[in-house]
Amino acid sequence: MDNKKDIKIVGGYGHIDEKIGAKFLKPYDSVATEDKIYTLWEKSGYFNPDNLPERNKNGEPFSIVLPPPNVTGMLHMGSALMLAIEDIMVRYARMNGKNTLWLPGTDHAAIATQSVVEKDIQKKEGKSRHDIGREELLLRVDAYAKQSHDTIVRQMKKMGCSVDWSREAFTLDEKRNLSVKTAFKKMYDDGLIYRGFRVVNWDPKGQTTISDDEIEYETRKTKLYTFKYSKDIPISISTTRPETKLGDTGIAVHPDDTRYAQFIGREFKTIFAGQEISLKVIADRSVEMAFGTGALGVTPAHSQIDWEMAQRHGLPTKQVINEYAKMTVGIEGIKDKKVTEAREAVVLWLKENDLLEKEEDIEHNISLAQRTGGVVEPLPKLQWFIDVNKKFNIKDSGFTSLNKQGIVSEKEVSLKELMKGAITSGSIRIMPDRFEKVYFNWIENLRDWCISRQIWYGHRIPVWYRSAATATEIYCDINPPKGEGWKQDEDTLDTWFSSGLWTFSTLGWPEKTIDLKTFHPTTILETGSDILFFWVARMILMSTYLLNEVPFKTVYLHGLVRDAKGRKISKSLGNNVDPLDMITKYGSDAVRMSLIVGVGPGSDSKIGEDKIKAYKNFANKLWNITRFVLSSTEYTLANPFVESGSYNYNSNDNELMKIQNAMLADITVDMNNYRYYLAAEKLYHYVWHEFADKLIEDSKKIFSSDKVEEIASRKQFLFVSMCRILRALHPFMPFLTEEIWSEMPIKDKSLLMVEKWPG
RNA sequence: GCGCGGUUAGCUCAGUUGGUAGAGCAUCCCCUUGACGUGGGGAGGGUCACAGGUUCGAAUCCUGUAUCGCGCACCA
Repeated sequence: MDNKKDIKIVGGYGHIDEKIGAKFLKPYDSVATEDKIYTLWEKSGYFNPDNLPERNKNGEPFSIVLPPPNVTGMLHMGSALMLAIEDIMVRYARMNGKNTLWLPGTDHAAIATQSVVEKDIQKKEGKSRHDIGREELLLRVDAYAKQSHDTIVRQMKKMGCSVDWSREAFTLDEKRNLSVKTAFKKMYDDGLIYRGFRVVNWDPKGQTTISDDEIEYETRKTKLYTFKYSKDIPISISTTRPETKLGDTGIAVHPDDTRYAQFIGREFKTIFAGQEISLKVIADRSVEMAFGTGALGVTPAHSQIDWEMAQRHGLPTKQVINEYAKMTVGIEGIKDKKVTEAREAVVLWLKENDLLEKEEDIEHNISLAQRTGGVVEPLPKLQWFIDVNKKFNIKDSGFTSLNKQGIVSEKEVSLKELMKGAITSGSIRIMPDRFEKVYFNWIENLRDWCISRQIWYGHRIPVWYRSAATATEIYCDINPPKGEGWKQDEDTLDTWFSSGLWTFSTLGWPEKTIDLKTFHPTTILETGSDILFFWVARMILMSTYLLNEVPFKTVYLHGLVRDAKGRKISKSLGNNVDPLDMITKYGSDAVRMSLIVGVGPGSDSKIGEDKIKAYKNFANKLWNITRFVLSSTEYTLANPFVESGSYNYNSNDNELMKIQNAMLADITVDMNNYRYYLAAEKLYHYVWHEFADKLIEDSKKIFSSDKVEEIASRKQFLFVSMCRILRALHPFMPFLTEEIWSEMPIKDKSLLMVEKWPG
């Protein structure tokens, strides 16, 4: 179809195809190029620091762990952004001669993965997990995880990720299981992990407990009911959940509230909606006098705060709701009904008995389980916790990162203090720094971390029980206890427990490996700002506690990738863009550039096809620039160019080289300060609007003149510039630049990925 | 309630230590130029959310307001 174009070129440059290869006669073909180049990289072995050139091996270590994608499916544009940023960091470090490791892996994502598989089985076979049993379910989940894993790996290769596949890890593989058990045992022995009976967040849909951080809040309109328990009880209370009142064991008022002072200490008995209740009036400072009637019904079994209040005042606990969010007591119409139904039934009962005094509309936050969307039901349960406030002796703390916090050997600290100190001491820098405040705020409000889950997919808790005549024996260790009658805890660990160990479990801990010594603390952690608490904070906790050193020196947080209209990517909106489709259509380099340019750390971004298309055009532009440069200079594969020689530019070209040097110095500063969004934009601008539009256009005039020296100077200039542009663009557009580099007639060149950065 | 962030050209956003406002896309006009029409040249378009203040000078620093978004807490 493009006959005319070909004839024109061949007419003007009969020598072009023999000189620079026929492929430059056609537009850049990303599909034909990218897989070929990735294979070339893999074969080179350079992804693995052990195989890097000497200059790297002797260089300063640079390490990043990949935030392990969940094996629940496939990557989306957000993951693509993460991969693009990290690959830029890693390639830049490698080109700067660092001993560079980017360690990949995947996350078993316990609840998320199991619930996907469970749903599938329910849909296709109509069976629950209990119908098929623990062993069979785990086999099914493993098969699913394996398949997801392969998809993820394929996608990462398409993105051009220069990760060391030989070190790939999985949060649930055998090595990581040993790390998990080792960590658990140490914390158990130090008394930081304990088993406790208390109100926890129960997800009736997922049939498991979840941590405070796994709750999402949704504001909904609801009714606030004000009523009396009975005609004989003189205090009215307000609640949004009348059904829980069947489990009340107290009425709390503020100690300074004169309205109720006379009742403090008294006990009332009545039958409430069929349930006998006994209410002791207590005075507690956590009660707000101004809210409602200033008195509240205390439900120790079904409210976190009430539980704590009950502890303070010795009130008994009475559970009236079960694991399926159904009532276990009450009159007909309440007992065995779901809480929502029971609520209406209780209100009806109140009306019938003329006890309801007021009904008002209020806005109210309801708690939803992040993974399943189930309404969280606080329930009293025996669970495992990590104590974040308990002081313990930190041993063997020879590390400067902890010393800087003023934490030294044999000093008493709590996990909270360790987490806080890692930042306040400057041992870890969070970017953008406004997230430091968010982090501190989270620590301030942090409660003990519930780590046991009633699901099957995950690390089994390394604790065994044996019932003896008088009491139950408990045994915690890496390996099961010897002897008869021991039974392992049925529960598994919160997935974030194993993720928290990621920076060092991947490097071989608890073994003292060379990798661990070389690459830990890791240089930088790059991840989404949405998992600052889940993951970043937990890694800091685990690393400072178990290794006495920070897990990383810098945290770089990226924001959310939204669609072209600025909406969140969600299944229900159907606005998910598959990075693979975009890569097929526009090329991996174009996708990477479009995700990077203009997106600073921590800020959300929008991605639309137009933007990706613009960078596909840029890729093609560079392709054609190459054609012009190669066909206009005399360098050939038979007569290669020595890039590093010194040249005699004329004064004009010398001036241009100075401008180029300034540009490169400028973006080098940007790169060193993680301003990839600026560096990429500046390079784009220089290549297109300076190098192509001005310098190449200008060259045409020079080449058609008879000024021999000027022509020679400009040819050198163009060629040297071309090489430097490829080097500088490589971290951003690795496939295209590597492909062009392979055609450059340069003496003694390596793969571009291990060439020097031009700054 | 506490805290954080955004508000700059029609759209998406830059603007790193305060010095007469920038880019890409879109719009309009011109151009078959020795690589590229996935191209080239040019033009229009902004009282930098608003109100004060500091300063010789503020998009940039300070105070307040509005508005959108986010986090945390409350959630009887």
